[in-house]
Amino acid sequence: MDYLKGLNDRQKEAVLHGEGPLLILAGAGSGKTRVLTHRIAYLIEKRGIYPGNILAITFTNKAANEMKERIENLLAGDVEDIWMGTFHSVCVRILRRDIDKIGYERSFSIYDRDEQITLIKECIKEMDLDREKFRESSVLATISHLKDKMISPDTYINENYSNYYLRNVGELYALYQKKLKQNNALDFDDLIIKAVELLNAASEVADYYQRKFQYVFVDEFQDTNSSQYELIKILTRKYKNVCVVGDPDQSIYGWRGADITNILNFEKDFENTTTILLEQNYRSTKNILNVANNIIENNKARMEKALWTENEEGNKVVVERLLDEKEEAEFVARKIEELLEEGYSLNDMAILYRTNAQSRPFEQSLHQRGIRYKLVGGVKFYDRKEIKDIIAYLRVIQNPADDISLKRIINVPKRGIGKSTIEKLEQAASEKNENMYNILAEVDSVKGISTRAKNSINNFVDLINSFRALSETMSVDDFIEHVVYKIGYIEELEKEGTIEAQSRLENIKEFISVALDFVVSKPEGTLEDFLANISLLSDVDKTEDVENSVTMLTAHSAKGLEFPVVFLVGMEEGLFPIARALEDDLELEEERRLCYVAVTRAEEKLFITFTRIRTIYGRTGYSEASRFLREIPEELIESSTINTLDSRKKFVKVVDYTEEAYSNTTAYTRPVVNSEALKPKADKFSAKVDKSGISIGTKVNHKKWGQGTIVQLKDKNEDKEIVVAFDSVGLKKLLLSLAPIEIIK
DNA sequence: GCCCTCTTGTTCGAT
DNA sequence: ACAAGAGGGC
Repeated sequence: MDYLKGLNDRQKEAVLHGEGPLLILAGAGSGKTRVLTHRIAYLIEKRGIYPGNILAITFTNKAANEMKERIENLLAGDVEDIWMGTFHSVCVRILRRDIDKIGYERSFSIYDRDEQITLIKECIKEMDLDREKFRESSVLATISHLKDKMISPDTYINENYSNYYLRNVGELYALYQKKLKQNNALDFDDLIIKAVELLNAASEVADYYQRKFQYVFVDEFQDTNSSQYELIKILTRKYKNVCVVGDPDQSIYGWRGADITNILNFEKDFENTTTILLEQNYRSTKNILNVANNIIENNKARMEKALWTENEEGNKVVVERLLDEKEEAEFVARKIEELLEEGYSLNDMAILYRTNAQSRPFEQSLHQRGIRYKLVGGVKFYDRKEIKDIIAYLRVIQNPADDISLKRIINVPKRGIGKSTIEKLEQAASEKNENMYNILAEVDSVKGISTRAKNSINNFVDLINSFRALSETMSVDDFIEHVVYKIGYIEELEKEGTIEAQSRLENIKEFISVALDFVVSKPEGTLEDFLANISLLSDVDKTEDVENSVTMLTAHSAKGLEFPVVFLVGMEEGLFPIARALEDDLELEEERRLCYVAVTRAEEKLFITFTRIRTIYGRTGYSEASRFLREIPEELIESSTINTLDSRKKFVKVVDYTEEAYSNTTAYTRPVVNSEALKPKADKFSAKVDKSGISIGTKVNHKKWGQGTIVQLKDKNEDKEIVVAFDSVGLKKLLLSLAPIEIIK
C-alpha cells in the first residue's frame, strides 16, 4: 500500500519519521488522525514493528476503536495487539497485573465522583471539621490537583502547617488516601499515579513495559496533566520513540489539571525532538476557519499559528438572536428541517452548548417534530439509583474490602439491617482495623446487635459468598441477571407497580443488555473488566449509535469530533464564556479556546445563536451577546435578526423583539418532511420491536451476530428465553424482550 | 426504624 | 431548578 497517498509534505515527514521523539503541533482539522494511523501502519508494515510493541493513548475509547479500525483497513491485517486506549484504561491494564507489588489487591475497585464524595464526607465527619468551611467539592478539587502534581499529603501538610484550612485539607487528603487503600479502591487520579508509583517501585515491571513499548503515541497531548506526562516519560525511557500530537489552542481541560506547558517542555525534556507543524486545515470552509482564527487571535498567552485551507469559501456564518431558549430551540429545529430538505442527513448535524443543562429545550423541540437525536452525557444512565445499587453489589462481590459500596447495599432491598446496627458494625470494624465485610462474616461475636439483625447479616454474607463463587463461572450478563433477581430487587420493584418502578425495571434490563454487549464484544471479559469498563467510558463512548440522528453535546465532549453542520447555541456573556471565567484572564482564555474548539468542529455550515432572555438556575434575566461574537469580523456573518456590528465592534440591537419581530420568527410554516426518515426517540431501544409470533424455526436477524434460527423457546420469569443458532457465532441464549433481533419474513 | 416534607445550599466542564 | 440533608410524625 501507499502510505503517503494524499498526504502533504509535512504529514509525509511525520509518517516517515524514524527513531526519536516527535512533536506534532496539529491545528484543528489538519489531519492528525490520518497522520497517526498512517504512521502506525507504516511502522508495522515497512519497519517490521510488532503491533504489541506499540502503545497509543487516545482521548476516548471510541477514538481508540476507530483508529484501530482505520489501521486495520490500511494493513488488511490484525492489529489487536496494539495497546490502544485512554490513559485511564491503559493504567488499569498495567495495574491489574501488578498492583499487588505496591500493596493493593488486584481486585481493586474504581471509585467515581459519587464514591469520592461519600468517602470525603466520611473523612470530614471523622475529623470533626466544619462542613461549611470544608466543602466536599473544593476539598476534592484540591486533592485532585495535588495528586496530578504528585504532591504527597505529608509534603502539603508541612508546607502549609501554619494555615489552619490548608493544613486540614492536607490531613483530609491523608485520611482520604488511607481510606481508599483500606477499601482497596482507586479514584481516577490514582489510576495514573499508582501506575507511576508501581513503575518507580518495581524495576522489573518498568523494565518489562519499557522494552515492550518501542513506540509510544499520545493524542490530544495539550490536555495531559503532569502525572500523565510523567507516566509517558517513564514508559519511553528506553527507546525514546515517543510521538505526541497536540494543539495548544485546543487545551480545554485546565480545570482538570491539564497543563499546556507539557507541550512547551517537551522539546526540553526529550533531546533531539523533531517538531512538525500541521497548519493546513482539511475540515472547514474558509469562512468557518476565518471565524475561528479571528476568535483565537484574541488570546494573549498563545503560540502563534496560522491555520489555512484550500477548501471553498463556503457560506457565511449565520448568527441569530432569539427571544429566549424556547425560541432558540425552535429556530434550530426549523433549520434542521430546512437542511434535511437541502439533502443533509440528521447524522451530519450537531448542537453544541456550554452546559448540559441547556439541552432540555432542544430535546423538546426536536422531539415534538419527530426529529431523532442522541444526547451525549447529560443525565447519566449510570448515575441512576437502581444502576448504582447494582454496581455496588457487583463491586462488593468483586472486592469485599469495598466498604463504601457495601454500606450502600447492605440494607437494599430492606432486610432489617438498620442504621444503629450499621453504626455498631462500623465501630467494630474501626476498632479491629478491619473491613466491614470481615466483621459481617463474624458478626456473632459483635456485641450489641440483635439476634434478628445477626440472622439477616448471616444470610446476607451467605448470599454474597454464593455470588462470589458464581461470578467465576457465569457470563457477566447472566450473572447480573441472576443477582438482581436473587437479591429481590426485581421483586420489590414489581410489587411497587408505579410508573417510576417500571422505568427502574427497564433501566435494569437496559443495564443487563449493556453487559450482554460487553460480553459479545469481549467474550473473555470478567466481571472486573466489565466494572472497569463502565466506569472508564467517556460520555461519548457511552452514547449509543442511534441511526440517523442529530447529536447534542457540550463543547467539551465535542472535542475530536466533526460535523458538516454545527449549531453553536447559547453564545451569551455569563454562559459562554461562563460567569466564573469573566474575571480571570486565564479562565477566560480557556473559554475562548473552548469556543475555538466548538467553531472548528464545523465543516460546511455554522449557525450561532444567542438569546435576549435566559433562565439559568431558575432565574430569568436579560442576556447579552458573548464577547466572542464581537471578535468575529462583520463580513463573515449573515444574520436576519441582528445588524451585526457598529464602529466599536459591538452588537447593536436593530430588530428588537417587538410584536412584529416576534411573530416573524414564530409564524413560520413547517415544511412537510418525510416522516419515515425521522422517527421519534421512543423507538431508540430495539427491544420495542414486535416479536410476537415467534416460534421454533423462526429466522431472525441480530444486531451484532446477523442471521440465525430459533432452535429453543421457553418461558423465563415473565419473559421468554430463546436459543438461536447463528450462522456466524453458533448457539446463543437470549432473552426475548432484550435481544436486539428482528424477525426475517 | 422508616418515610415524608421542608429547608437549605449549590450553581461549568468530566476521565 | 434541583438535590441533599434535617427534622418531625407514624
